Amino acid sequence: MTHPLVRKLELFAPLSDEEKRVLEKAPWRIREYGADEDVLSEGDRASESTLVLDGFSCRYKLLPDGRRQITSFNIAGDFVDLHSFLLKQMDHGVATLTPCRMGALSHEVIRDISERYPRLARALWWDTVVDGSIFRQWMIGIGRRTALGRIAHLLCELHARLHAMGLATNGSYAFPVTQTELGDALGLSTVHVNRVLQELRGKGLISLRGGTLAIHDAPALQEVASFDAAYLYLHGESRDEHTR
Amino acid sequence: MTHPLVRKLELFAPLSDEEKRVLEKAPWRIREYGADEDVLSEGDRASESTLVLDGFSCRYKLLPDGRRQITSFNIAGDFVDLHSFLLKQMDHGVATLTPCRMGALSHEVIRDISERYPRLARALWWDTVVDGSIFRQWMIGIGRRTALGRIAHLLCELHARLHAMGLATNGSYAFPVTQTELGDALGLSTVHVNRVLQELRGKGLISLRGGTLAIHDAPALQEVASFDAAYLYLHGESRDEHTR
DNA sequence: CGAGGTCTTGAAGACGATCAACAAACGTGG
DNA sequence: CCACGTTTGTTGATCGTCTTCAAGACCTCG
Repeated sequence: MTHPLVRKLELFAPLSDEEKRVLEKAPWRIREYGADEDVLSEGDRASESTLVLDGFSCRYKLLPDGRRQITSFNIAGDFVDLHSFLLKQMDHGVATLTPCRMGALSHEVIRDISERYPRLARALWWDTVVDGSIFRQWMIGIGRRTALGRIAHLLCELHARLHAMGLATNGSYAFPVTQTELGDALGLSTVHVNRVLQELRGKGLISLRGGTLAIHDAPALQEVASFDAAYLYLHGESRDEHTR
Repeated sequence: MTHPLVRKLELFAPLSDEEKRVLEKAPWRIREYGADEDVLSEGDRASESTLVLDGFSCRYKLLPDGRRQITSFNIAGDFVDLHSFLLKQMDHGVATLTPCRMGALSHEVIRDISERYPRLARALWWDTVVDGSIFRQWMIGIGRRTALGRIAHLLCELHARLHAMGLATNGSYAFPVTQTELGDALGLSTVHVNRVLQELRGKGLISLRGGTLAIHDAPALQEVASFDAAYLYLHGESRDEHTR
């Protein structure tokens, strides 16, 4: 089975056998976490970057009054803090949503790889800029979209990302996110998330129970979300020859 | 006078004379824009990245119904689309707020520089990840902060960034942003922006007229914003030795 | 089987949106 | 330099989405 990071980075550009080997044979420090554990806290100084191998995790920021904003969900193949390679001090925390297997790679190794393999350096850079694109998309959701559109959009996004990693089948995927967590991600209260989910169910667009989400009417869901996957850069059209 | 990009990147790590020269002598394509002009539109395919040399610009995304979300303000030294080096297709537009002088550098040149000067490659990468950090901070603002805190926070952020580039004196800086634009950046209506600004003025925290913002009580403003500049990575504490 | 977390429902209230109109500022040309 | 038109800022009134508070049902897991 191919390494999640290899699969993820090949969304950007095909890797040579040597480049794949470099990533796979790198000295990953593997660690298992339970559900709802803190992986990294805001203010920590990182000396390695952590990749999700399996499970769901999230980045979050806390307000002084204890309110929380989840800034992203991370799935297999996602680095939770690749930026810590350059920004040592964490500006956000990272927590697991489900039990997770994580792999950590020291910044020394990342630096070494990125100097010896410029294409891998670019692929890693690419990973961080796609992160940024997703942040921009979330901003428009939180800032300008109605609650219904916001939730629908998130469900579309996760489907697209999980599908690209081979983790969704038939418009259905594991979605182990509580309604409170959803609210924290979308800037909504738990109560309101609950009501909007019921609305989506009532319209026959989705069903969600037991941590599994099923999209029943993808076109309609994308319509209420005004979802366009381009910002995820999951496909080759957005690539350029010289980066290969 | 030092090149805005050099000044900006040296916030990350000191550059050698050669590295500075490479940036300064690079084949920038200089172009002047008037106020409220489009620089780049969503969907464009970029073959160069554009840097603000002078003036104010912003990134924005449009919703199908015409509503707009501004995702960042860009000042001298900021690339508006360095990520387009890796993500050819623009996922957002770029527009000027004031007349601007911009410098564009072709992706070929960026690639060449980043392969020949790994430290410059890291500095450019750093620029994009700081971008991401700012996006995360905006998300918590839009998602979880009250309108008052949101506006206050933005004013603090711009002061910190402009100050780092030598563009603020005495807590005062050029702020040529209309209330409509402010609303589009913060996810608020123009009317509400107006009222909150009056509240900030009434409390004696700021004054704003003729496109100039003056912060009268920085500690109090930071208090209502719960502002902590760490996420901007403007100072050396967050650096690591091996990246120098 | 029990306990804690999660989901659901109802009611009341707040923050901010929208609509509408007017005042002030700006800049452009006569 | 003033007149005028357009953009920006200001104010009031009403409305709606979403929040908060509170309580009960459900479910999952030890």
